[in-house]
Amino acid sequence: MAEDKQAKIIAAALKLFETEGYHTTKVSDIVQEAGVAQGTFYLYFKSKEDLFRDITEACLGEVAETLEKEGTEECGEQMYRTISNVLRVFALNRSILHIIYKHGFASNELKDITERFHLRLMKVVKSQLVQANAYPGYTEEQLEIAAYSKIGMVEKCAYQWFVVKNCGMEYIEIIAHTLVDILDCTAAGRGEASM
Amino acid sequence: MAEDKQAKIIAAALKLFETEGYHTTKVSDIVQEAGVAQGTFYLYFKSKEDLFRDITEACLGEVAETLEKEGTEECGEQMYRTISNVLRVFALNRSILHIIYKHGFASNELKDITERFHLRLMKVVKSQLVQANAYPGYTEEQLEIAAYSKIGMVEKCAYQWFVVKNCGMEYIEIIAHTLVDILDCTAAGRGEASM
Amino acid sequence: MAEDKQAKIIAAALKLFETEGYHTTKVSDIVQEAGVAQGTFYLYFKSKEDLFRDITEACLGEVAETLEKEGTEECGEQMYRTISNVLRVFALNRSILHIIYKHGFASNELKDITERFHLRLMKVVKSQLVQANAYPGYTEEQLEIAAYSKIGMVEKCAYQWFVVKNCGMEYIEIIAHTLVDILDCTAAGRGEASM
Amino acid sequence: MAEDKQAKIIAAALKLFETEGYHTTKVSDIVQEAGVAQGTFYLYFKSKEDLFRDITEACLGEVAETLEKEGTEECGEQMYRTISNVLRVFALNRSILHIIYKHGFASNELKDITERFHLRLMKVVKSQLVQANAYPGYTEEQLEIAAYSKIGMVEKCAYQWFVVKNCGMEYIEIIAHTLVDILDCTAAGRGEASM
DNA sequence: CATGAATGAGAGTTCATTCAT
DNA sequence: TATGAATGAACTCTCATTCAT
Repeated sequence: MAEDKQAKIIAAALKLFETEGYHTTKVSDIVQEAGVAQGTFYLYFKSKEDLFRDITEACLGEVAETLEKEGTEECGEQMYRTISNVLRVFALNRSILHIIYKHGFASNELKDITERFHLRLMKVVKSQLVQANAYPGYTEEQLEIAAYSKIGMVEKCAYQWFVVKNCGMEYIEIIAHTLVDILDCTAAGRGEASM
Repeated sequence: MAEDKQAKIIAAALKLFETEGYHTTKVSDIVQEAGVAQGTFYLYFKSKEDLFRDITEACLGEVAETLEKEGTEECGEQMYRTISNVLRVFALNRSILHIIYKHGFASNELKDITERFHLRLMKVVKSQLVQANAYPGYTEEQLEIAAYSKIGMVEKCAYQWFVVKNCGMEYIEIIAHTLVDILDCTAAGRGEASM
Repeated sequence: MAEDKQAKIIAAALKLFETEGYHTTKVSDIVQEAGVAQGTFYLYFKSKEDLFRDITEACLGEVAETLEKEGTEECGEQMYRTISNVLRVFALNRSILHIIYKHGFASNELKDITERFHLRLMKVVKSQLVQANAYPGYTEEQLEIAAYSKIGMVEKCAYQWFVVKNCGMEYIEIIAHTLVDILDCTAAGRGEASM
Repeated sequence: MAEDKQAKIIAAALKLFETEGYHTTKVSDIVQEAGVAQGTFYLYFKSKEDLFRDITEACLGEVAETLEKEGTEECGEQMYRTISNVLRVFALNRSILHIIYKHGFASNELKDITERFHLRLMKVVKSQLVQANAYPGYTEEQLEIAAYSKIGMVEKCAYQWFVVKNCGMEYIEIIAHTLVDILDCTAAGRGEASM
């Protein structure tokens, strides 16, 4: 019962933050949607901002964890698998993607959380690039650029197709395939370029 | 004199929206920073949101216009020039980049504006890809994916280096160089891949 | 066990009302301090105000009763004994003195209680003055003035030394001695004055 | 006009704090009584507590200042004049006396203010006692006791007659006369007593 | 008797906007 | 055009009290 109400509040908030945005959503809206009393909200959350940060942190943490658990494999294959994995995770967590795009990565409320998330993501991607020896001869900074740019491309596509166009998981394949094709990740292409 | 006050208000708002964010910035803060009276604000702007949208639209319009004016040139070269051009434009307009990252691309206040902006950008990039015949055999949708992913990577890098790390224009070169290297844009690389 | 919980609540409330004040002290603070559940509070007290009034009335009743039991004796001696008795009672009950000074004699919650207490005190003092024939020729009103003023001086001193300065019972002597000296209570002094 | 609204708010608050008490009086009550809008309140006062403290400090400051300005004169006469002066000041400022008795000298909101006030008063009284050489041979502490006890008696009588019984200024004479009579301030009385 | 999760009325405060000067 | 005092709707958060277990 106790857990029940808290879960209801979180579900209601998630829905409203996504459709209406954080600032437009009143605590009274959340509790009404959750079917609990106004005071009940403050039994489980210190403040509206607290709930917002809790939700965001939990969702992003889940996303990051999933991605960190992915094993790194051989080059060409790995790139495709990694990208489609990230796309799938974002497709499944499109709500949080939507919320962040609605509220701002660097918003006063979420700044630190999304910064940590992006750093975590960047490190995962960079270490995969290093392990796969995808870009031999790159400086640390260049590897960081490569990592952030990959995050940027996947994120933007995920947002466009899964949130804006509201497409389903069947789009993962075509997007991942195209991204891999665009990226010069075959031994041939890169080998020649770096020679 | 009249123009003067309006300009002062815009400058003050731009500064505060960037450092404090839209919701945290009060109209009273803006007029104080601008050195005008509270009522003066409403001589030039219908509302706080109106000013915010005006500013955002004007800045993004400038960015888009600059990019649309770029001529499309030969392949390998063109990719580098386009990317560094976009990076330079973002470096020069880091304020609006910051504001949007702070406030959210899909925020209730800016949603339509940023959507139009991204569409405009996407079309420019796509038409460049088509003209350069960079990805022969791609469907319209794949070209869109290619375009959005390039926007995503450049945007994320621009945000990371010019806003978060607050780097100067000297970083344009290294970022553009790395992005070109990552993207499989040489005739050789793509030729083999599409064969 | 039952009595136990009630006593614990009263003790906790007494402590918190004294240190934090009535309005600042929440029912949740009281039950936490007492180590009982929130609901238990309402098994023993109708409301927070009810408890507050109960405590105050009981403490002040005890003080008044003690003073009423004092026998009246011969003049000079009696004055000293009465004053030192009152001082001792206040020193022992400094908590309630503190609470009332913190909350207000005429507060909405205590007004009637303190008024009754002061009336009771005044009557005791007045009757002592009458019995001792301390102020022959005084009208009823003058006797009342004499009584209230004595209450006022003892009360203020008790508050200053026992609550504000937190002095111990050893101060009773010096204060009582000084007060007696100030008051013109010797037969000689008064006799001459009234002649 | 500006001063006007602030004055209206202060007047309304003074009235309501006196009749209803600080905690019972809502900001909405004050602005309604003052005939201004809710927001106007915060144009002039940081918070409800701020207004309360402002009012109290101003009133008590006025009382203290008036008393400090009194010149010290010859013994017997001086005692009567001082006492009747204090009584008159309290009679004229019965509102603040009422408010403090209602809210508590040591309340969280006023503690520091009333403490400063009492200290100021005590010093005035003590220095008068010293100048008049009223109590030769008294230690500093005994002089303090004498001072506080006089404050206590006058204050209590002022409260009883001017606030509780709501008597007029014509009572100053009878009270002052009685208090002087009670206090052993004639050279004769004290001389004999201390011999 | 005892619990503590749930309640909901209500308070103080903020701030975008207006309008008389 | 410019001012800035005045407005009042709206919001978050508190906390005494209740009641099903």
